[in-house]
Amino acid sequence: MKDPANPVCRTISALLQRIGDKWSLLVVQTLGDGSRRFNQLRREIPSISQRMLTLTLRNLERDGLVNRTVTPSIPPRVDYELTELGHSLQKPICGLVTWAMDHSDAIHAAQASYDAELDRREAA
Amino acid sequence: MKDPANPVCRTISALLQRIGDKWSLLVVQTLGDGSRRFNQLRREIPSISQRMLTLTLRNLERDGLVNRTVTPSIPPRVDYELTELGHSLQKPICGLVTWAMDHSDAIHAAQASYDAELDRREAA
DNA sequence: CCGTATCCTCCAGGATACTG
DNA sequence: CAGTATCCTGGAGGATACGG
Repeated sequence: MKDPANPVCRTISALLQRIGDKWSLLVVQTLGDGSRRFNQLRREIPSISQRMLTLTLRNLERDGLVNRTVTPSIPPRVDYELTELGHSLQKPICGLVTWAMDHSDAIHAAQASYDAELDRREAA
Repeated sequence: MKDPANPVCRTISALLQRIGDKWSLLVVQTLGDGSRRFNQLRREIPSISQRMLTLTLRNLERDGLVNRTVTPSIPPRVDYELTELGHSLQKPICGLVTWAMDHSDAIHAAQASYDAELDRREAA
C-alpha cells in the first residue's frame, strides 16, 4: 500500500507534487473564481516568470485540471479556466488550507521553540 | 489574499511544500499507524536515503508534527511518533488522497489524450 | 543503532532574447 | 499578446565514509 511502485500511490504522489510545486496551487486558486487570460494571470501572480507560468499551465492542462481556449484573433487571445475536474479538486485543497490556517499558530510556535532549543544548545 | 508575502499564505505554501516534498507524506503516513524506530522507517521506505530520512524527520519535528524520543541505551534507541498536530493533519490529507483515488482514471485519461494529441501534431 | 560530514550530480526554475 | 529557445545558477538529494 505504501509501495512507491503501486500505481495508485504514484498517482497520489504525482498529485501532491503538482499541488506542492511552486506555482500550481496559486494558479488553480486564481482560476478558481473564473477564467483568465495569460497575461492576466501574470499580473495577478507577479512573482512568476513567463516560462514557469507556461509550464505550469501546460502541466495542469495535461492533467485535465485546466482548459485552454485559443481565440485566433489579432492580437491572439488565450483563455484558461478550471475544468470540472479542476473545480472538484478545490474542495480537498480547501480542507488543507483550512487546516493550515487553523494550526498556523501552533506550527510557528513549534518552530520557534525548536529553533530556540537549538540556539540554547549551540551556545553551550 | 494571494500575495505571496502574506504570512498566512506563506504558512500554507510552506505546508504544501512540506507534504508535497519527496518524502514527508510517506513518513507521516507510515507513522500514522504507530511509533517507529529510525531503521524501522528506513526498512518500510526502502528507497529513502539515510540522509533524507534524517532531514525529513528533523523538518517534521521542527514543524511540531513529529515527536522524537531518545532512549540512551546501548545500542541507542530513537523513536518517532506523530504528535497530536501530526495526527490532525491526517484528515485533510486523507481528503486529498481520496480525491486522487476517485479521479485517477480521469487524470490518466486526460494525460493520455493530451499526449496522443501531441503525437498527432508532431507527426504532421 | 543512529546519526553527521562531504562530495558530487542533476534539474527546477530565473533571466533574457527572439517569434508568430 | 502569448508564447518558444537558450543559457545559467542554486539547491535538492543520492552515495559514501566516518563517529558516538
